[in-house]
Amino acid sequence: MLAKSSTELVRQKNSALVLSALRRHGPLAHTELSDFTKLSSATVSVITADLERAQIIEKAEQQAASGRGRPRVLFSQRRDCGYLIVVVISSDAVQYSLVDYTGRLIDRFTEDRQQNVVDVDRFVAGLRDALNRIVTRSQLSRDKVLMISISSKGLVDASEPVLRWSPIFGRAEIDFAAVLRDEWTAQVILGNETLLVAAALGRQEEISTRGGFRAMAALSLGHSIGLGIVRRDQEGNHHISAPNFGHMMHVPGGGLCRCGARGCIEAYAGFYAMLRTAFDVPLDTIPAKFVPIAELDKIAASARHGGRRNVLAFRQAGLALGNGLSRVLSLHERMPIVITGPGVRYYDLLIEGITEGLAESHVVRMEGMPELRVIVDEPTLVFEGHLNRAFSIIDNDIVKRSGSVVELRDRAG
Amino acid sequence: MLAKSSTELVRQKNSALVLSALRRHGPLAHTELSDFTKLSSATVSVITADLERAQIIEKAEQQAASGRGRPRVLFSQRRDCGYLIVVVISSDAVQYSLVDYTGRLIDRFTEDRQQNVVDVDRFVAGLRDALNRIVTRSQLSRDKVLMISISSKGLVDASEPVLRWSPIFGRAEIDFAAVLRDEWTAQVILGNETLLVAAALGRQEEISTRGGFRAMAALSLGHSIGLGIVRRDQEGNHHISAPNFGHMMHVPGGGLCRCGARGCIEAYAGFYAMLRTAFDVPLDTIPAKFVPIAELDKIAASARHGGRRNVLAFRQAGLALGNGLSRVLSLHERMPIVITGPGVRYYDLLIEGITEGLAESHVVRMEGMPELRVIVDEPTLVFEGHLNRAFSIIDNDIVKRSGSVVELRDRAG
DNA sequence: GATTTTTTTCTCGACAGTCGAGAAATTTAG
DNA sequence: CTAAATTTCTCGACTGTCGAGAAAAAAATC
Repeated sequence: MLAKSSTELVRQKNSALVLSALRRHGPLAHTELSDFTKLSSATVSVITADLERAQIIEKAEQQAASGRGRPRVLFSQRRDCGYLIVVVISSDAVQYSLVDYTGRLIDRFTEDRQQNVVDVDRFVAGLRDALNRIVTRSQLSRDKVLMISISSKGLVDASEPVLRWSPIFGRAEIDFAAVLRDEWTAQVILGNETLLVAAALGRQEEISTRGGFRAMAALSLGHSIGLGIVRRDQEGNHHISAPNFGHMMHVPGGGLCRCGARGCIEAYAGFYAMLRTAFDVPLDTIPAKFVPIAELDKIAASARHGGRRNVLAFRQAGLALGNGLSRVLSLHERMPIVITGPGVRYYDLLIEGITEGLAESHVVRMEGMPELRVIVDEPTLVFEGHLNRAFSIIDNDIVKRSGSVVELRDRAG
Repeated sequence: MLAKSSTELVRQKNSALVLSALRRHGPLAHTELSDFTKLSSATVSVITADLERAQIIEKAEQQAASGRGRPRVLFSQRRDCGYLIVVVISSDAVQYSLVDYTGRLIDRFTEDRQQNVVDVDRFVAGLRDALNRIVTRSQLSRDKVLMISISSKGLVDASEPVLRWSPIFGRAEIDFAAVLRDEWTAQVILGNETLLVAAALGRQEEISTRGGFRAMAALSLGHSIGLGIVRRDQEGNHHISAPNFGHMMHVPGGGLCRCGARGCIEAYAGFYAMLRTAFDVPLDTIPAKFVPIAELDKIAASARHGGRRNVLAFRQAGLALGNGLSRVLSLHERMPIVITGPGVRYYDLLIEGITEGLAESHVVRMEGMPELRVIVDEPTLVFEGHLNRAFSIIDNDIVKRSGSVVELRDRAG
């Protein structure tokens, strides 16, 4: 059931509006805030005063007076309002980044992961260690870290920060909240990597089309296959989701997949699967844990010179992706598809199969081919997605708290 | 971007809360309204006074005083506040229902459709005619009809009341808003039939589990195959969608479907498809427009006595459904599936294939079999779904308008 | 250098909304 | 007839937004 509304909620929403304007556009003057948020000048005054008192924003230095009239005073987010740690887990390394409240990168390092180590306990110990390192190195107190945002490939619980299945750890679950609870007060969130790509793309598209988009999919090609979907509702909110696309059934009873099931899309379009097809290994061979990309580059080179078996490997991968995408479009609607990840270097070889796999379906016959775009730089999108998601949660929490803070002050005073 | 919030919006939301409590529970006293909505007694007084002035609710007769103390006075919706016309288009008939603001059925009749007539113009003429008839018969003025809610099988536009593709009219589109604009001021909405089933199930589940459900799917079996999904977000809002499941690709390049594509789920699990398999007709035969259900009953009877070819027909249909459902679950999450529609009479023959088709997939291996339920009475669910959807829109519009009405009154007075 | 113009920020009073507390209304129990 | 119980109504306090205009402060003008 819907919850009741009150004037407090109004204030919360409008405060969030002010914070999001600052996050989007950087330091803004009173007048600009009023313009962007459509709030009256008086309301902006009250809200900014509140946020300033709560040490969330501050008045910036006088900027060089540009025109005549009373010079503007800019409000900006306080860098030290709180910090975010971003943890990107990939198959060969884990990257740790420390970011201040304005989204500026303060510190970053990467730890290599042993390819063969899938020991969860050792991984967790390394994680704890690295998190400790990054705060001490920057001489930050632990409780200044508001959030730890983690991403991995694989299957993530919808509501809790629990990794259910991943290509790295298999079915060994990791509950990051439980693991970090004793050392950290920070909120811990976990997202599928491609979900974050979709989040970043959604924001980019929102800005470039000025709210004129409805939905968008991000397809990440690599050792495993990821899909993220971002949709925009009538009110302009973005809903992101990361379907378990890589392990959606492609062919019933088909090739053996790393996950143990048969016929998954990944078992045709993942790097190991393309290698398997190229070498004509039986489809029920247990797949390699990790495939050096140089191997695939060789196959691609051969395919580009007409090697039939190798052409077939990419074609079959493309077909699996195309068929899968057509099913996604059937279940949602026609939407642009952005293809990214290390696998895009083989886009020229995959595209034929993808197109063919899409073309056969009812949706595409009815509504036409979806727009396909290629974006090479996936890591940047992932990081952007982390910031988008984390700070939108953080800002929302802040406005919820800042109300009660004021209340406490009033009682004290 | 998000819109700003104001005290007016607070009033709107809380008024909607009061209206929805009345719709859900019937006539309620001041105290009960306050309990259900969690609004303070004072606020309930103001809101009910407003709604009463706007002629949307009224104080009911004194009920027989049950306990001691000042007797309760019940508020109830005014029946004559406005009316809804429900139009259910099915393959063999069109049903028209007139419903008052409280959801009570006032008038209903059914017009048979000629199986072979697929002339859109003639259909539209019949629609206009029937709509006129139902209001004149009840001696209502046209502008008292607030909404015309139409449902059909097939593909419906996400934002406008336009039928994009249907098993009846094929690719001949019908824009119901355009067709009815000149004669009716009422808002026109269109929904896929199974979408409405999902809407009804969502509300039922909300009540029975008291908000403890996350998602649910409705699968309708018949001449064509429909799927509706209802999901509940954190705030408790229901999001319903009707994926184009029947025409999702089952087998690339497979059996010819009514839609012209190949390998759709419907081309294996629709009534005509099962008939085709049973009679061992080639899969590229152009499918029959309509299959008498008696024909299928015969096949089912034979299958129940062990007729191999006929058992296969149902098994293949089940497999197509099971595989398709597994893909749906991959793209969303594990959720209970309610099976309904005329095809449930063959559930005993289909279930084996459905189960097998589901079992193979990654999701089901990971999270287990989804719960399957059978509900026989589909038409009732469809009608309930119409009422749910229509009145939730109507109530929301009313609270938006009632604010400005009050304003006008104030200026006049 | 004093005055005017321009632009921005701040402040005040009006108005809308919610809430808690208690008054008023009205029936039953004794 | 009075007291108790129960429900509805009303009042004052509080919070929130808004428009208008005052106050501030720099540039332009005389």
